[in-house]
Amino acid sequence: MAASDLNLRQTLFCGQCFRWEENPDGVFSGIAFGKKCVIRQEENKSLTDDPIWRTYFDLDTDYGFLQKRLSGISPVLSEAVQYAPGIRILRQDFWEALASFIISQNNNIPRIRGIIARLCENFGEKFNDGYAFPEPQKLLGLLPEDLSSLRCGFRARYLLDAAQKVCAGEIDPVSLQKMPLEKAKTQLMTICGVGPKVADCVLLYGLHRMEAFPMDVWMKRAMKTLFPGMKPEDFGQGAGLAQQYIFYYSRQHPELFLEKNSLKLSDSKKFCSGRKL
DNA sequence: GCCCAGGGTGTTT
DNA sequence: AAACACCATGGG
Repeated sequence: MAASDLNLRQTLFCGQCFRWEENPDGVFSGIAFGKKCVIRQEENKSLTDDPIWRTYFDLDTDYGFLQKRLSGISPVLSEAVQYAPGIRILRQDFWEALASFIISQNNNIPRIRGIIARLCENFGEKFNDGYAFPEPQKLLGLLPEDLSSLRCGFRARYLLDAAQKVCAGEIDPVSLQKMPLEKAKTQLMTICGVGPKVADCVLLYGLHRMEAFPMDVWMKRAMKTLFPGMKPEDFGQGAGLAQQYIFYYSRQHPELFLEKNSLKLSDSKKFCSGRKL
């Protein structure tokens, strides 16, 4: 029962992770916690048998209950839930989530995937036909130019600062897990290159803090158009999950925002310099 | 608070 | 061909 509602495509391509692939024959493959997974949607029930994947796909959480509660908040949210009921918030490795979302800033998904792939190929352990995500220790003592092969630009020094703080224990997932959300967020933001948005992503995807609500450009647009006047807190405990349904729904329905996009070119120009929407 | 740069890629005009 | 947009942030 637990795994039957897991949809691999919705879960693995809703923007929360960057290392999974779907082959044309419907086979999903990915690596997490140094282990490779190759699986088809029809076989997803077998994931409950392996503790690693049972945890990774959050199969012990009752999403039906959460969905029901969220759906009661607003008809639009109910529709977003119905659109992708098979989404689950993955329990990813903390460091992988931290590094990945530092890389993700002001960036597009194809390029994020490329940078992370090169990070693993260059610094991760090879096994079978893939590479593990490199431990932060692998980046210790390096200079930004040592990461030039990643072509991650200005994000290189951010990655190095994150690795240094994690290795030094200044950033510790175990203690972050116990802290109140805002305190953990403040703590994460002491890393150079981690602002409010990246911190919320790390809290949600790397520490499974379901209250965290990452606000990226798409979410700002979606909130304005679909939930005028509503704030993240209005979604309650499962705000992060609500965010994921809304994010996925919005990305799959860009036409909902076309009017806004073409409204003012001068406005979208301003986006890259910081403020918009 | 305001404004700009930083890097590269996919997408739109 | 050129401009735009991108799962933001740091620094002046």
